[in-house]
Amino acid sequence: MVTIADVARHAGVAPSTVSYVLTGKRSISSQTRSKVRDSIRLLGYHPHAGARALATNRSNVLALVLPLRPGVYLPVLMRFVTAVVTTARWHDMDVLLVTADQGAQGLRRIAGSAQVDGFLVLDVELDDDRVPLLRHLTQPSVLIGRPAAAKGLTCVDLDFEAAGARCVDHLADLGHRYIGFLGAPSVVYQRNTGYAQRAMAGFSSAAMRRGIASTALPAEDDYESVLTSVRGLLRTQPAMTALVVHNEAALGWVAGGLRALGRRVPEDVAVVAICPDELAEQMQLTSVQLPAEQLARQATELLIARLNGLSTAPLTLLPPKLSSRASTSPRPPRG
Amino acid sequence: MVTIADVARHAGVAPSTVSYVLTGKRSISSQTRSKVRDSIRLLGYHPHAGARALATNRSNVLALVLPLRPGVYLPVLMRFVTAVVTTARWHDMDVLLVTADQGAQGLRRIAGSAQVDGFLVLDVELDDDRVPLLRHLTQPSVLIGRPAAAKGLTCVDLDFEAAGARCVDHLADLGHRYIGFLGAPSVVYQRNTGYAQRAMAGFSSAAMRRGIASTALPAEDDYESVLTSVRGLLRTQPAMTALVVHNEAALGWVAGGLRALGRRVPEDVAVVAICPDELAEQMQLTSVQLPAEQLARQATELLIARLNGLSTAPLTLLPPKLSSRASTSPRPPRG
DNA sequence: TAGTGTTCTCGAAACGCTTCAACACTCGGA
DNA sequence: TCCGAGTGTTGAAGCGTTTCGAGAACACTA
Repeated sequence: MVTIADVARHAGVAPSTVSYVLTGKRSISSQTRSKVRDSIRLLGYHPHAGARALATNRSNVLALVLPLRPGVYLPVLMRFVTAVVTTARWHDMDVLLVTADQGAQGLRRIAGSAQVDGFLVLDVELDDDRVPLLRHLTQPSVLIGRPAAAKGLTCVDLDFEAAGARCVDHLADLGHRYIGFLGAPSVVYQRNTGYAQRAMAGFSSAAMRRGIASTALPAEDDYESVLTSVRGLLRTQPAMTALVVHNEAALGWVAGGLRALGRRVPEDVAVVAICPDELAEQMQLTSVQLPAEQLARQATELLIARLNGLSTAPLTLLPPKLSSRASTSPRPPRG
Repeated sequence: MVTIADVARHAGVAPSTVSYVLTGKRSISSQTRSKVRDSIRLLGYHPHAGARALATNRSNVLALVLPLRPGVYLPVLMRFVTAVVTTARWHDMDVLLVTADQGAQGLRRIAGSAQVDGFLVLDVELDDDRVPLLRHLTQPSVLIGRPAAAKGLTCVDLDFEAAGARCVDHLADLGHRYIGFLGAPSVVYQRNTGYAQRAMAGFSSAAMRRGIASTALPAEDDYESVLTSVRGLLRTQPAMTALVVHNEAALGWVAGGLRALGRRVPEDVAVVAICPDELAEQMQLTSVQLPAEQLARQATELLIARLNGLSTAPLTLLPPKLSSRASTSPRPPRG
């Protein structure tokens, strides 16, 4: 292995000088600098990461804590991961992959050994047991998602409330006056996540604000259940001309279910989904997307800002972006 | 940060003793050992990764080089990643995520800075520019896939040749005598990969061995092209009663194409695919699967074995496993 | 009793880097 | 002429481990 001493000897300077050339923390004459740079290139020198970490108390590595359990929507996750790595590299950092199944235990180990400078935690649940730990680590962390007790943490998330509202606004602007909401399976509203509640809250209050009649029902992950829920919505509100769907698994059956009940999309019922863009694109649904890249970039930048001693807003909510597609005709089907 | 010196002081021993308790490289009396262990637990001590890396010349981190470009089949990739992390953790190692787009450059940087002990490289192409580099690094590497010049490297792969043969054998055992092969897009055979050629070679020679008439054609990624290829196969070999498909993108159109040509699956034409198990399961196709977990585990174990100074076989080929499903009826449709 | 092992523990020297305090120069003033 | 203020460079200390050589304590054999 070629060390800083080798470079120094080769360039005829002291090791500390080489270090200063590398870090730029002191002014070095341009002659010396280029002499050192030449030697570095010639010898193929790379600073030893461990030694550097030991001396600086910085590893230049971020931990990315990923949920790799079945059920996560992989295309979005992948775009997320790519964006994190890219952003990190942009700041000369690397990414350590931590699977969520290693739990709080794993985070403690990695933090304790100073392997990473900070944590990026995906898919945080409302009462996540990692949250209290993260709050007390020496390393800062940024969460994607919003735990119940977010105090003292930095969180980034899509503004699901605004997303729900955005759907209503879009439909209202098109003239719809009776809108239904097809939500996630009911268990989702009872536990863990929270984004589901927020989207629905946003939906409801926007409907109120716009003076629009709304009904909401959860839907399970199978065709029968989707059909039942849609039928339920129509029974409650026979004049319903639009539907907001916040349930990826149900998406595929919504159009079919509506057709089975004699309604066409978009002629009789317009549909807006809150879902990853790939899915919406594929089914030609107007949708509010999940901005994976943007979330990832934002979160990574925030984490790095905190590493540099800057203080950051405790909560960053990304504004929803709605893409109009074939499932909402430009005009309302009936008055 | 709590250091080994703190632990030593707390336990009333020398730092070196604590180290020996931790690594087990010298015998320590059981009293001292438990005294030290208590102090470690009490103080919440974790060895500083950087310091350890500096002293031992081992980082206990593996680099996992992933292709995160569009086009890779994510479910398989994910299972792969999970298995690598799990296996690595089993050996007390962590995983650094490296994206393939960082290229040879990135590998050199990471290797040079001694950030990792070894490389696990996915999706290696026939004339991959990283291969010559990997061969000369101080750190060992294991490749998933087989480059043209594999000399001096450790590779792990599914035995695609055997996979092709296995498909033939299965169909032959069911009584089929005229079998077609629907391959990847033709460009795939011209460049890069190699697994495509191997699968087809295995198919052809197995057919020869079993005295079976075979025809092969590539297929592009759209319905029209699949239809054309299938029609071509049937024209060449009107008595064809079985089809081996090695083309994930085409899979979805094969049954439809056959039906459009008046053949039902499996009554008129039996179909065997070489593809990820999820896809086969979903479409109820008899298939030879891509054993992601097994490949990952094997590759990781091999890499770790090499880290421990063991020498390993240059090439490990996993035997194909065929799962019988609805697309091959138990008996041949016609003589 | 002296000699020979064992078993356990310790001190000190690495490992390769950063950074602080200090030194040697040069350059303008006074 | 000397002083003070930069500049540019250096030596050495320190970061937290591991590991080597050696010592202490003890038991066993000759």
